[in-house]
This record gives sequence, structure tokens and C-alpha cells, in this order.
Amino acid sequence: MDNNQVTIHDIAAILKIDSSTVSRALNNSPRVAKKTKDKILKKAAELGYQRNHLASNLRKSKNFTLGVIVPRISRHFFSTAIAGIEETAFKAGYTVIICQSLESFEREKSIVETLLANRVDGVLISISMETKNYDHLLGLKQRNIPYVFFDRHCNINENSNVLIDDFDAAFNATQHLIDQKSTTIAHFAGPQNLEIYKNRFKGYKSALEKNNIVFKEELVFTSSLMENDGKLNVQKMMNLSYKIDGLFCANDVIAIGAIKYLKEINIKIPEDIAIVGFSNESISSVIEPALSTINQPGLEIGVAATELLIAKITNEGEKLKNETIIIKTSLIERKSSLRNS
Amino acid sequence: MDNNQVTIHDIAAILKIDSSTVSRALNNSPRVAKKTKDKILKKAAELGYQRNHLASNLRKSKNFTLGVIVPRISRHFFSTAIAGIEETAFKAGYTVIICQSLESFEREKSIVETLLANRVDGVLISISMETKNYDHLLGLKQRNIPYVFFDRHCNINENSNVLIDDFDAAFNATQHLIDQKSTTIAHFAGPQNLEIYKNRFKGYKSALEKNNIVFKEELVFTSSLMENDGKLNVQKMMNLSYKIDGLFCANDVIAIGAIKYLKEINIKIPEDIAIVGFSNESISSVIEPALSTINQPGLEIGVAATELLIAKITNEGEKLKNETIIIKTSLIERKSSLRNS
DNA sequence: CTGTTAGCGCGTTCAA
DNA sequence: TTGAACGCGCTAACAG
Repeated sequence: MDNNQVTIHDIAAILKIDSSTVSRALNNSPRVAKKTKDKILKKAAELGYQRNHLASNLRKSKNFTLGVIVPRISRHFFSTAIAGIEETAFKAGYTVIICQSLESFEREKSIVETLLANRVDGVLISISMETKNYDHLLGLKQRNIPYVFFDRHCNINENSNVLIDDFDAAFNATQHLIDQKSTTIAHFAGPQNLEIYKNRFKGYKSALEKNNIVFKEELVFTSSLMENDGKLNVQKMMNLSYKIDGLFCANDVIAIGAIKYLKEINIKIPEDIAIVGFSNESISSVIEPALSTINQPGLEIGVAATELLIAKITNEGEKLKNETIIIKTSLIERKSSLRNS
Repeated sequence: MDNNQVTIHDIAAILKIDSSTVSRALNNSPRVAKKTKDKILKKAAELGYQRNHLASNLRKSKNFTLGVIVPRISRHFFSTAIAGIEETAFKAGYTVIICQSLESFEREKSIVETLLANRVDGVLISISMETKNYDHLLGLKQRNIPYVFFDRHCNINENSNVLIDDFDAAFNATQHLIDQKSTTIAHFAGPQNLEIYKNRFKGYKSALEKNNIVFKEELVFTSSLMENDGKLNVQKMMNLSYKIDGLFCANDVIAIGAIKYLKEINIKIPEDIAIVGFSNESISSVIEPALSTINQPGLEIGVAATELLIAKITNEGEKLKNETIIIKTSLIERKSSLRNS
């Protein structure tokens, strides 16, 4: 590797000046004459000089590396977010280490250790389904390594977060069902230790209240996030003695499982039951145009989270205050899901 | 960053030995006495020593960084492959830079430059749809930076590749349709400058020949890889004066577009037309259980490609010969797609 | 087996 | 405005 690469010494030798001057010029320092600076830049371009980041970072004792922890990279939302993260980080000169917790708390814990050992300058994290306490992040705090939660955050206030408007999204989704004359609306909820699912539940409840629909505990089916959970939820729902004509699904994977099973048992969407769910590529494929979906802008979230993190890294001295950025979601209404139109 | 980190000098000072001895011990060199080695390792653990890779890599003039170029990270196949790449690379101590060509040749070209500037030790690449010549990879060759193609490779023999058995997969898919009594089988083909789509086309053709079915040029619809292409292909297909009862789709996105449109115009799958397509999460959601799919093991491919690349990097001196690894795919038959059972 | 010495390439003192 | 010198933390060469 690294063979025949030109260094600041090479160009210093040619120009018969000192390498420190070259370094300054290359870093656009004001403490160097315009004339020599131009000369240096010209020669550098001519020789195809490329800075050795290894050496530069060693000297500055910075790694220019960000750690990213997501439950699973192949989930559409996360891969989209990662696309945004990579792009933003790259533009700012950062490399990204991507790690999957695979929804395991133990794995998440050990990933944090590994990132620490790799001396990342900051961490972006979307916590696992199992994560209920946050002691494993203490190491980051101790070492003064900033981190930003995105999407799946935790309930501690003093953090930086980039989130979607879960409450609003859920509220609007439920309202949308009500607008379509659904009167008995079930909710397939996600793990309640995750704030996002708590908030989606609250939004659902709030929309019912606002429309004077009595909230029934038995219409809420809380589960894990597997396709099979969707199926099981539908089965439980079917055991009720009355008919459900609306369903707000807090997670796309659950929704897919539910929809598949509903089709299997010949229940028509949206005629028999109208559904609104959080969306991803898969879900809109499965049910389009039978279903309205909540669009989760993964890319935007990734970009915003990365920008925030880099800001925290850069302004570290000035103790950037914690910030929570909310990215708006939008409800995509499919025509045929409007039963009364 | 990097504050208060213990270095080999710290532990050398405490133990009153030289830092080079500590370095050797930490690198498990045989040229150090067991007794002192144990002493050093113990003290290192006690102080929580963590190697500074920056310094180490600088000294060794290696970056321990791999570049990855994919068309689009959010495509399920690629995000799965990346999961495998990340994991394998990480275990071997490599960091990964992920870049998206977004199917643009120009972007791919500039990404290669950027990776070069970042002094990656090797590159994994799945070429863009637009890529028809490979001069932009010459820089890698010149600098002796190994690269491995995965999935979307190029037609130059002297490269290393990790591929799926495109021909076989296509052959089996077509054979499967024939076994289901399909007699008039269309093929939705991908860009023919990509070897994988060429081979899938060949496999289709070959299966027809083997079963004494006359190949008709007009049954092959070649297009780009957008959902809308699937729709357009179906429309063209419908313009034929006879009925098509089988369809082999060389790409999942096209397949999704096709299936959606077929449903829209009330053509039943698999009763009216049986379909086999390359699969991903979305497609199996859309059409399961109406469709048989070819399973693409993205994770395996990622792992294999990364292992091969690291082998090439490590054995560089010994001129590891070029190798092509074929990962097997499997045909997943859905029950209801067997019309005659 | 261990210590000495000398960099990897760069950025930042301190002088001049 | 520039140069000389040093050191980031680690490893490799050469002695001993």
C-alpha cells in the first residue's frame, strides 16, 4: 500500500522550502504568504498530492470515525437512514462503522465496547428492542464521546435525538380511519419499552378521545416485531365478540404479517377492515393500493442525525446543548382505502 | 478525544522496561519471554490499555479500510450483502466505507477516485447499470489495490468475482414454469451490458431449447430496472396476439412492477400466468404465496467477497490468482403456484 | 530475549 | 512570514 505517495516533504524539497510551510499552505493557514501558498498548491496539484489522513489524524488525535448502531441493516428504514448517514459523514470527512445489534441487548452492549476500542469520535444509535436501561452508554459519556439517538430513542431527557413525530403520525393515522367511518379501531402496538411505540400508542388513544370514541384496552394488541406477531394479533382480534373495522398498526413488519393473514382468511382490505400502518418499501408493495401508510423519511433522519452529531463533536468545547429534532412524517392516502368515496 | 488513554510507554514506564518490548508482547511476538509477556498483558489489562490503530496503521502504512461500491444501499439484496461485508471486515480488523453509485457511471467513477484518495486497502464493487467500460478501475490496478466484484461483475476474465449461479438459476426458474405446464413463456430481461442479466437470459433460452420449445425474440422484453418498466413490459406483452401463460422475471423490482400491474388489470397469478422471479423481501411479500422465487443469499455473498478480498490484500506479494466463487441460489416453490397439483 | 534508535507523515510549537 | 525541531503512538531494524 501507500507506495510512491507524494508527501509534504517531497513538495517541500522540490520547492526548497520547509515542510511545515507546505503543511500550513495545505491547511489554508493565514500565516503563509499568498505567493508561496499559490506555488505550493500548484505543485501539490501537479504531483497529485493527497493528504495522509492516518498521519494527520494521529497528530490531531482524532479518528474522524463515527459509530452507527442499528437493530438490523437490512430493514428498509435503517438502510435508508444509513444511506443518509454515510453521505453526510463522508462529505464531512468522516468514515462510518456500521454495527447491527440484531435486537439483542447483549450485542448492543458489546458493540459499544468495540466502538470505544476503535476510538470513534461519535455514535449514532437506534436502540434494540431489548434495551431497557442505558448503563452501557455510560462509557461514552465518561470518555466525552457524543452520541445521538435516531428513531428509537430512550426516555432520558438530557440526550440529543432525531425522531419522527410519532404521536402526531399515530394521531393522524387514527383520525384517518375515523374519517373513513371506522368506529371500532384496533391497535397493533410495539414493545412499550421503546418510546416510539409508547408515543404511537398515545397518539392512537388521543385521536379516539378527541372523537369521543371509547378507548378499550382489549383492542390494543402489544407484541414483538415479527411477521408472525401480526398473524397472532389478528387471531386474537378475531376472538372478540364484535367486529373490528379499522386497524392502526404501529410497525411495518407486524402490519405485513397481519395483512398476509387477513388475506389468507379472506378478509377484504379496506372493505371489511381499513388499515393504516407505518410504511416501508415492502409494505407499500404488499398492500398498495389497498392501504394508507405513514411515510418514514429515513434518509432525512440519517442526514439530520449525522449533522447534529458532527456539530456536537465539533463544538464539543462549547457544550452544545442537547437538542431534539423532529422530522415530519406524512400520511399517504391510497384512493381505494377510502371506502366512502 | 483520546484523552488520558494509556499508551505502551505508560505501561513500559511502570514495568521499567522498554516500550518496544511492550509492543512485541502486545503483538504476541515469539521474541519475548513468557514471564515478561504475562506481566505486560496483565498490566495492560489492568490499565485498560487499548491499541491506537491510527499510530499502528501509520507505522505499517496500512489503512485497514475497505471500500464498497453498490448501486443503492436500500435495495434489499445490497443491504443484506453489506451486512455480511461489515461483519466479516470487522472481524478481520477492517473498517468499511460504503458508497452508492445510484446506478450512475459518472458517480461510480468519482467514487473510485475518492476511495483512492482515502487509501483503501481494497475495494468490493457491484457495478452500476450504466457501466460499460472499466477504465475507471485502472487506477486501482496501477496502485496495486485489489478489488473483487460481487453480483454485478464485468466480462473481463482476469478478475476476482463472487457471483450467484445466474445461468442455473434462470434455467431452473424456466424449467419450473415448464413443469407447471406453461408453454408460452415470456422473459423480462435486465440491461444486457450487465453479465448477470446476460446469463439469466441465456439460462432462460437454454431451458426452452432443452424442452423443445421454440425461442421467440418477441417474448423477451429488455428494460431498465424500475418498477415502471415492469408495467410497461406487461403492456407490451399484452399487445401480442396470443396468450402468455408463464413469465420469468430477471429482476425483483421489475417483477414487482409487473405483478402490481397484472393485479390491477385483473389477471390472476398463477392461474392465468405463472411467474418466477428473483426475490427479495419485498417481492415475497407482494406475491407470496402466489409465486415461486429465486432466493439470493446476499449475506453469504457479502461474506465470501470480503474474505476473498482480504485474502488478496494479505497475500498480495504472492500474487494470489484470480478466483471466481459461485454461491448457489435456490428456487423456493410456493404451493399455490403449482397450477396442476 | 531485550534495549536502542529511527522513523511512518503530519501539525504545532518556538524562534528567527 | 518562514524554518527548525519535536512528538502523536507505534513498529521495525539492528545491536547486544
